[in-house]
Amino acid sequence: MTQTVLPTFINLPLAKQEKIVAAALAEFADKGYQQASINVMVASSGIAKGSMYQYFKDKKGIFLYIFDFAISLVRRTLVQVKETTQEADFFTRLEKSLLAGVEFIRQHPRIYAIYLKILFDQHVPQRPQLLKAVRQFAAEYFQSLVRQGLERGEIRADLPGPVATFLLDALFDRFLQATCVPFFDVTLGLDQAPPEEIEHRVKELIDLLRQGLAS
Amino acid sequence: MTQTVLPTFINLPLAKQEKIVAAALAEFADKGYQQASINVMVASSGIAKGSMYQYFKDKKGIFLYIFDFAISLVRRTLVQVKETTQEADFFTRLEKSLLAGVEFIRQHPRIYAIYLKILFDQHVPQRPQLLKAVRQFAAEYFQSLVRQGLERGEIRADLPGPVATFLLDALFDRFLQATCVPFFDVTLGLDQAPPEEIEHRVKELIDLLRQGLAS
DNA sequence: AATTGTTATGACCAAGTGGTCATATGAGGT
DNA sequence: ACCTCATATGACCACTTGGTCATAACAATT
Repeated sequence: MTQTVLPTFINLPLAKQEKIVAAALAEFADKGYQQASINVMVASSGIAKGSMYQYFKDKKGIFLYIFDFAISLVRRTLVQVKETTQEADFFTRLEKSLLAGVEFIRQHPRIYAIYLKILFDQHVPQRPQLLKAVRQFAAEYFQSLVRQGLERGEIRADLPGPVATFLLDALFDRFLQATCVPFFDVTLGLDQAPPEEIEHRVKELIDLLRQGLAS
Repeated sequence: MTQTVLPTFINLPLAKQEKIVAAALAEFADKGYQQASINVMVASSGIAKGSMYQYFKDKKGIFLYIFDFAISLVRRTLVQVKETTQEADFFTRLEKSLLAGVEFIRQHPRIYAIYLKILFDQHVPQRPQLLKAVRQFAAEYFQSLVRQGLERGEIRADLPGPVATFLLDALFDRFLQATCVPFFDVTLGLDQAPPEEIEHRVKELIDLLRQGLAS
């Protein structure tokens, strides 16, 4: 990813860096790229507007830095989940992965909010690359799960791999959206559902995937 | 839905109405609510800015009118699909419904684009109501399909209804997004896929739903 | 032709935008 | 104490925004 942070920012005391990152993250998460206001960012991080432009080349530079920050956090988390569930069977891995996703969003709601804002906004800078980076990462994760599931004979051998990956990706993403976007899910009411209900729904969903719909 | 169209607009010759609606639809679809520019709308529909405010109370009024226009079109289409597939079996109905969705978006891409923009933008006026209107409508559609499938014994009797509905809703919505949002789907490459490939993928997906993943 | 009521118009407004720049501040080295 | 150089600052710029309003154009009725 093209870096547009200036060295001045890197030389800043860490506490100040964090304050600025937090302010920018919150603003982008709330408003999306175009609508996010640099005035708001500088006000809420307590620095002068001019200073912001000593740290970053322009608005795009701030955004890309925040995105890098966010995606590296996602990557680390996902790698960790993958490792700690290595030995479990396919469907247990799915379950644990989904719950880990729910937990990640609970801890970093603004990062997920930024992702959701990028999804359908054509005017985000470098959107194709950013989107591809995220989507590809998720797709590869599911691909590797499916591959292992096939090798171990835990899922049907005649399964069309890409379609299965697509299904998992779709379902997981939607489930996560449902847990954190109000008014989005009218069927299960997952937003504001207590953790034990979410766990129960996860189990039901995975079970449905396992067995299929047919009688 | 609260109407904020002024009578002046209704009295306009139909051709002029359509021109204005088309311009507003295009602008909202491209930019979303906040970022959409009334200046652009009036320029591309060839009327004076002041005139726009003789037709609608304010920006919110324009948007809600466009939304009403859009959702009534969706409703009519969905009702029609439901009726024409009434006699088919559950999985055929799913297949036909999904393909109808793909076709609708092909014919009305801007309407779907507006829906996608509303999804994750907290600052759209009356978002809760608008979102609920759409989501509820979709959920009821799938609920009725599932109910009929159960009655006819085409799907497992022990199926947890809400979860099945959720799964269908998730999968269909994501499939539609994948067909029309570039860079979104890296697994199947559904954007720009020829119709026959899309049909094939639809069949595969429905099959997967039917049989499940387990070996 | 005169009058009345409705519609069309675009210059104008305050507010907010991303971005700039001359100047002020401060720390380190001599 | 003095100089140097990286950093901090906020007034300022051009531009766009949603929205207004006095005026003009027009249509219908008298």
